[in-house]
Amino acid sequence: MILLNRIFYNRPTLEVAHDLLGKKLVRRMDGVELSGIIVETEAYIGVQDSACHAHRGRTERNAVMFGPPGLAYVYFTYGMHYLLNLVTEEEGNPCAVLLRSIEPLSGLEEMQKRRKRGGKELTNGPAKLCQALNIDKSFNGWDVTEGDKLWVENHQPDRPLMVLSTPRIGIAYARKKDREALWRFLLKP
DNA sequence: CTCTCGATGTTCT
DNA sequence: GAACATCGAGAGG
Repeated sequence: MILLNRIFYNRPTLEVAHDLLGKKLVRRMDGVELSGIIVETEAYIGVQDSACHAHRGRTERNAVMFGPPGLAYVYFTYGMHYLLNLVTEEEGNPCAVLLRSIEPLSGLEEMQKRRKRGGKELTNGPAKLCQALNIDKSFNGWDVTEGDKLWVENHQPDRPLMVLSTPRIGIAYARKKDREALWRFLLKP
């Protein structure tokens, strides 16, 4: 098991978003290990990115993005969903990668219990994977380079990794330039 | 399969 | 008071 370290996250956000594809996201809770392969990400790139929460400066909610790379930025939205990001770039530069979809690897039974549905619907969305892996606001600020309850590790790919990029999802509020930027990355099935 | 719409509560104006 | 980095149910094709 090779845990991704802070140096991995302390790089340009587009590189990190791309390189996280195919890596293994692991959530360990008492006795059970839930994991999946990251297959979809989005980059949110600092104060100049009008889609990024840090666009209007530091607030209580987005404070973690201003911290060191390798922290989890978890926030609550639409009154019911948690979304998981990993902070990138040097401390003080508020950037992060949103994890949008994983392909379940282990702990599927436990995931189904939390999700109340299975198959494709298990972890194929940013709020779905948080529900499946039992990730809530208590993980905001969590250091994923320590490898305790939540981390990302290298994984031997079982296929050649083909990466597609598209505009990001759900950011109609952003400026045209940022709306159209190809900052969403997916593994080709 | 696609599209529309309501849920629900925190954050920011 | 409005908006929200979403999801799932329900209607229609």
